[in-house]
Amino acid sequence: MARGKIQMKRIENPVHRQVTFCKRRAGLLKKARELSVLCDADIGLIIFSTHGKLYELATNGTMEGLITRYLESSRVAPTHEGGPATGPQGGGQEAFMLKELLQKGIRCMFGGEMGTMTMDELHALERHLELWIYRIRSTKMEIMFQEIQLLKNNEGILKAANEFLQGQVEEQNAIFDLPPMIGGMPQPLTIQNEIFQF
Amino acid sequence: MARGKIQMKRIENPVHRQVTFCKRRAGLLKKARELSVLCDADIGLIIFSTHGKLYELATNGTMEGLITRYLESSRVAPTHEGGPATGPQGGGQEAFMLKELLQKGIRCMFGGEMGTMTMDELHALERHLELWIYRIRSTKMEIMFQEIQLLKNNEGILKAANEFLQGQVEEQNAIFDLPPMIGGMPQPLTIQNEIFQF
DNA sequence: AACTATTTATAATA
DNA sequence: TTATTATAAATAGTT
Repeated sequence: MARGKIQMKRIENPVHRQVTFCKRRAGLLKKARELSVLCDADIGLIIFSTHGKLYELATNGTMEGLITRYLESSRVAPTHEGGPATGPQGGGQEAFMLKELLQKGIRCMFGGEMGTMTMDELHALERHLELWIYRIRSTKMEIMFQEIQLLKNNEGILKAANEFLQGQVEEQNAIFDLPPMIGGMPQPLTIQNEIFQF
Repeated sequence: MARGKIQMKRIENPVHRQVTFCKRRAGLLKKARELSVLCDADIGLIIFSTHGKLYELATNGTMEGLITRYLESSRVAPTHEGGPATGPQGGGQEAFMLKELLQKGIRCMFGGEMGTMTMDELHALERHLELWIYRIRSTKMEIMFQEIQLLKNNEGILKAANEFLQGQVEEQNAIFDLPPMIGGMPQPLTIQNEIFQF
């Protein structure tokens, strides 16, 4: 911005690029803090340098808190760059677009129709898929919990059945005055406790 | 910056604040895009207005991807505002500091020693606790998976034991020429299948 | 949203 | 990284 304009493209000279990164990063962080203070906004800023080094800023709280809030806000409808989130409304249209996008994606990926998707379409598809992964994790947790409940219930039923049968065997042995059975179980009936309790 | 400086504090006039928010938000997003292009950096920017409206920018990919990368990067050692992440090294010292912090936090929260923690300490503690929650979710998943494996195994053992006992009962009935037992089971031995397969 | 007088940010350089 | 400085950009107040 000074001593001459610069082109809006990657700075090829590594030294220049590093210096510019350092200065503009500082400037960006400052601007973000100012916007937060002046306008009472919550701002999260994550910067990964070319070399993967992380710089971050979270005003009012932590980045993790902001991420949680972000994931809640953008859970329903992914938004475009810099734009306001469209919110929970328009779910029907969103679902329709997603369906179209997925069908096109499948044709593109597995049907040999390479290059038939635009960059925008690919970008949108990527966003949807990543949000899906987030939701899938929550759902997985819920399902695993139900599975555990069911298995525990089954375990109770089997144990009761087992006890009943054991009783029957012993009863018959007693009635017909047979010597008690020993070592006949294929596995011990005492079973390791659960790893944890809910 | 123009027509007079302004104080770096919340703008009280709501109209002025809204206008400034609009202008500076646009400026910040522009600066972020420029830094990304010029210096080949990956940048994520999340802005929540006072009213909770979300504005976002993710260069090179999606916000979700960036969040994942961020959570990976900052998994071990939380960092300070705007600073570079300290990375995986220094785990020992980090753990020691965390232990100190937790003990102080517990005393402060439950020991009646209110006001003995500085803002910085509270902030650091909050960050640690939130990262913990993230890690706990991963660990929970792993534990639930193991629990399910164990329960399935136990189910197999119980079923085998059951089958064996059932065989014994029938065998004895046959030997002593008794009429077959009917309706004696406390529960049916057929059990609902698993909800899902791994 | 558009206009400018100013303040800020920063490119080139050391 | 930091310091300097000429110049480009951003923006506060106003319309």
